[in-house]
Amino acid sequence: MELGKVYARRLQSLRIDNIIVYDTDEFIRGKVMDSIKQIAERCADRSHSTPDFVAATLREAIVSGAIAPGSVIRQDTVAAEIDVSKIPVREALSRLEAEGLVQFQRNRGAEVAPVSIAQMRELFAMRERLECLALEYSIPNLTKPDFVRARAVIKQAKRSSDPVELCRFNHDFHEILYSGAADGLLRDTIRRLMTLAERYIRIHLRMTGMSARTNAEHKELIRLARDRDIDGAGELMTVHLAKAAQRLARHFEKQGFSPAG
Amino acid sequence: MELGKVYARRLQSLRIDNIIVYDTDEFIRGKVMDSIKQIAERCADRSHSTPDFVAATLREAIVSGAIAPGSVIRQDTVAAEIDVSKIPVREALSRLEAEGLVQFQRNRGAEVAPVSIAQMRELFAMRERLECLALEYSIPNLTKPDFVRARAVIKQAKRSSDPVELCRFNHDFHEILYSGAADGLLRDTIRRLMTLAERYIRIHLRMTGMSARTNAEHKELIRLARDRDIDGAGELMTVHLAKAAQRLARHFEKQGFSPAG
DNA sequence: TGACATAGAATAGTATACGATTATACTTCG
DNA sequence: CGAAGTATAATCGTATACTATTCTATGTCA
Repeated sequence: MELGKVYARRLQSLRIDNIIVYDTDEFIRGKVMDSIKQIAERCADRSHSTPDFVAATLREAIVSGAIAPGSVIRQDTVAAEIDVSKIPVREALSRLEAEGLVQFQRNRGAEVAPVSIAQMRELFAMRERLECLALEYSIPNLTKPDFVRARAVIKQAKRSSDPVELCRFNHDFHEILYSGAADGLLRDTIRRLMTLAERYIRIHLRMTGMSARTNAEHKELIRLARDRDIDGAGELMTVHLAKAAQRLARHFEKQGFSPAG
Repeated sequence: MELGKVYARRLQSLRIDNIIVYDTDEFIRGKVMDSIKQIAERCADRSHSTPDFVAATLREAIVSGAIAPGSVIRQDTVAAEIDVSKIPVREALSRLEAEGLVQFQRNRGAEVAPVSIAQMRELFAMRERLECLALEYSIPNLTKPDFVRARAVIKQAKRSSDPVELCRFNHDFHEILYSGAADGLLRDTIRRLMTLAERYIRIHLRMTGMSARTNAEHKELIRLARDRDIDGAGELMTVHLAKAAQRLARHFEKQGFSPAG
């Protein structure tokens, strides 16, 4: 399949500097579009607009690694596959570009944004700063039900081993933790960064699962939040994220930026 | 003109909570589209794609206040005015939505995002955190030519009194300061935040001009950067931005969220 | 044989056209 | 006279169709 060819050509350049290459087995076997169709069906929540739906589908496809970094997304192909015209596809791609998941090359279409250890570090550094800020805004306004929900999420995470699910629980947990802050620019930005981070986290989780320490840290975060200890929670969040970034970096460095599926 | 009517109707709701209302004289007189045409001519750098061009035009129109917060952007009108079809206009609006400058209401078009003191504070708090981080990345890599350029920008700012120009100089200054950092997610996010901040800064500058203290602080920032004093620069940046936010908040609170042109 | 030019195919980007939704003005009824 | 309902106009959203650009494969010349 064509996409496989494109990717095969890019494989070398992807190895050049600091780039992580996904497990491309499925990709090269040409199952990409099949999986996109499947993802589309899962995302087919018609409460949203068509571009929302397309964007959700492609976002999941990129984050999950179904479409490999560096590969080109053919607008016609996607449009045909999920049975819409090119216009909503283009709008979806526009959004994904703003989210940092794809990059348009003029008259040459949209490429899936590359992944790199450097970017991953940058990402987590930004999260440290912004999520501490979010804690400052949020903690004073958190209520009992929030803590209850957060603990429930942790429990679910303990029971699960599916990386996709675990990522969602991780998302949910952080989301609850910041739900005391107004839903504005800050939380939006954090969400965007978490989505980008997921591209790295999922690979790692697929290998190791969610560590017990992560769950312990999450629990401790709740305790500190409940005690309204903003400084303490901020410090723990900082090390929590720093450690996560460090773990990921070690993982990918050890793998030599090679297939990590 | 229709847009004027729309805005007139929204005027009351805009006053409800924490909202700053622009001077809408020109707007109500129906000069909006004229000014958009003018802005378009200024933005007509054909090195970019059509949606880029449209986005740049609308961005400037929104940031400058030519299109007031809360008003609805009619796709057909914009398309006709700058002589393109609706599709690139919609793509441009998609991007502006991602940037936080407009909000789509399904089947009702795109509204210019509201402005509020609360958002302004959030904005500057985020900038504090992220720009300090950028300083950490950048300062070790800054070179003599960077400092020279930064000083040149300050000199230009001293001579100018046009708020648009002053904002650009401010932009340029910060951009140079972070140019030692790789041009990735962090700098992109900062740029986005600076653009949003401009909506507030321009109004303020129109009243007061660039304060001498701002220029002094900029100079001091360069000195600290040259001495590779990351902590010092970070601290100064924090107070620099905090003070700016405080000035703006006082200004808009005094104005009682009323016209500030 | 290999670099370069050229024709054709594939694809991105945009305009036009149309169906669906929402706003507006008018009419009708209580 | 005001509220509700209906008809009409305006506008959004998307599919279709066309143009311009880029990619690819074939052929030509050094």
